[in-house]
Amino acid sequence: MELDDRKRKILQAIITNYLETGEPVGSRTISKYTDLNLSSATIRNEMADLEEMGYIIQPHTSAGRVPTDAGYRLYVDQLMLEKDSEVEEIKETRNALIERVDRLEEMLKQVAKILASNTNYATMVTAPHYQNTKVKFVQLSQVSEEQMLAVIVVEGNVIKNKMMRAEQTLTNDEILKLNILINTFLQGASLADINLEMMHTMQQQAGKYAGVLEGVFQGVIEAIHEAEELEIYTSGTTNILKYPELGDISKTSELLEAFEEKKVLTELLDDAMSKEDNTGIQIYIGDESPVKDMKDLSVVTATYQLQEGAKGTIGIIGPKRMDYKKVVSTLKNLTEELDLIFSTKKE
Amino acid sequence: MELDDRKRKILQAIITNYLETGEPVGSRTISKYTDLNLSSATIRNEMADLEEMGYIIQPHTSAGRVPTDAGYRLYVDQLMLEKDSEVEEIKETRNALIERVDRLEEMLKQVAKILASNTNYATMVTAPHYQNTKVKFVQLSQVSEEQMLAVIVVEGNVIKNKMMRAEQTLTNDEILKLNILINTFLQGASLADINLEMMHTMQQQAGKYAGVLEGVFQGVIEAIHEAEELEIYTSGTTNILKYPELGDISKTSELLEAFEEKKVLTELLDDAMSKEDNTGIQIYIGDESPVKDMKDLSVVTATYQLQEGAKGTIGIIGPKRMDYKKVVSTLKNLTEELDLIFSTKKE
DNA sequence: ATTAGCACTCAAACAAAACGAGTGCTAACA
DNA sequence: TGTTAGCACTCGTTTTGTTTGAGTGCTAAT
Repeated sequence: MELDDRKRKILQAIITNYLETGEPVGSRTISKYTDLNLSSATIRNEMADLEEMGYIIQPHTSAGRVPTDAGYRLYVDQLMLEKDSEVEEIKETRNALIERVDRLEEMLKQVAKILASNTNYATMVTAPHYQNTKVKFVQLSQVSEEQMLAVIVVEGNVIKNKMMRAEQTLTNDEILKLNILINTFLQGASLADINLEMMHTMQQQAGKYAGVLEGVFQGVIEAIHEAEELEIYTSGTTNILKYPELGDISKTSELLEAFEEKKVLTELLDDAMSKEDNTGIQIYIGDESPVKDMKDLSVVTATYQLQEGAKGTIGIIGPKRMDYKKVVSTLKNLTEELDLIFSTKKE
Repeated sequence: MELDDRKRKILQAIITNYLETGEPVGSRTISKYTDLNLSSATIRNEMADLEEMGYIIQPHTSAGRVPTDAGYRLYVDQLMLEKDSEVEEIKETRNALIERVDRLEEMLKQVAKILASNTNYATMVTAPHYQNTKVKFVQLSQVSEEQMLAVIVVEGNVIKNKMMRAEQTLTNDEILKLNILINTFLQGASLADINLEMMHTMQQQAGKYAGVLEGVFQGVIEAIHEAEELEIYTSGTTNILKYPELGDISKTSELLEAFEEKKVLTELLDDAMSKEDNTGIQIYIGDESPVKDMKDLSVVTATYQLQEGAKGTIGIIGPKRMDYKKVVSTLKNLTEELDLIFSTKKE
């Protein structure tokens, strides 16, 4: 059976209406709602076809129709046309953002929060993360008689502080020498470079201060891991409770726990990053999501760029019946803003 | 009317039973449950008295009795005797903890999480925070040609990294001198000490490198603020959903939002810190809590000590019908453990 | 002072009935 | 041949009524 233009229009009308009301939509509604001027009976025939084709379904015999996952998919792929309004709202967002940018972390938390309160969905944002991170700089210093501090800076300006118990007090001169030694070897090194051999060589050259290096190595490795780790900030998670179509609370609360845990989100975002297409927008409808707990939800993700090629992701999680148009355009605008902020604000 | 011994016993029986079952408890149950050997009729009379005194209440005419806030209060103050069992469980916790201690922050998150999964209530933990924090150590260094890094360590080993754009490249010697200057002035300084005068004096002495100091000052102030800020970690917040007695979801979800926001929690914990008694345990039942959204919940908080006199708080939030005995003893044990860990592990 | 007994209350559980939105199908129509 | 009016039918939802039973307060007997 062919999906002709009329069927398309009807399907679109059904989905649009359902997105608004959340109620199954009947033939009579469509008959009046659209400008097709068709009677409800005709619509009914078409609806029967659409159901056969798998785009809509009846929750029970005498109810209206509701879109299936396939229906939503067709909608977001073909039927939904972009909505470029509401740019003002985003402008505001931008200002709110720029004001508070002091640390990347704080800023991303803000992004998640603002987005959540704007859309009324749950949101998540990841910090941009790198691969094969290299050490930029290491600084060892004596804080007090018993304490030494190693500061490690890696690509992406992730900074790791490693506080160590000092076994002996070093003179400034000795520290200087150690610092030179450390930086000679470690600058530009990635995790793969820091092997046992390198460590041995360095410890030999350090002589009686070899002990201090232990802590440094440990710190460097931790720093790299931290930089490569996918840190996720969430907000508005409780918005999920607002969609009663998700049925029983127990499932929803499981989902909330998953959010708190954040591990499953990593999975989802990794997937999104890998599948990324030209627009940077990814939509998961129901079962399409790699996270099985989300089979009754939809997820929309967008990728933003940090200057050095590092990428981060923003995601919105809501009911399948979400305002895809708005969400997509909001995300597009937001990622553009972020790209802009990051490219100008080279720190 | 007097609260004689028999009434006490009956009240205790009612509350104990209610804590277990969550159902209103009737006279017949008590008649069999206790070893008082009284008929249900007698119990009924006593219950009528207890109701008049305000310790219990009937949800509706033909139902059993349920404790009021006053009833719970009497229970936790007088009727409940400590339960010193289940120490093994906590021992485990301690081991799990010690293994993972690498950063204070991580550790406290762990504490919150473990506590939540042990008790099935929502938990919160604050990092110990200081007042009048002093600068311990500042280290300025050149990361690359365009970037300088100021590392600021303040009391409590809170470390702040301030990355700055470098306007000119400095020699090692110049940096050394600047570091000496900075530390001469700033070491041991608290927020109050760092005034315009001090800043001017320092900038004069720094000569053409005065610009660099701007960033340092800023970093120092941020570091102190960060150290004094009350950071709160929560876990198991979704456990709140498991207690249907809280009635409608809308209220519960408001509460969850409050948790996400964390501001209200600050209020609560501040209150707990100020009211603290000799045991360090505080119990808020329903309306006693300063947070109005929590009127259907109880909160138990405990204070722990960090070596230098800095204090942090652990809190458990659950339904009024919570296992107070277990919660209190768990918290006591846990704070003792923490005190221990912190006092031995002087870093 | 305690208890047995009894009439009474009321939420909860269950059952039956009424409702109504929406369907599929058929037959008539343009 | 596509469209539409009409109608019988389905089935979830809502309403209304009925039963049940846990629990009470009161009274009178012990």
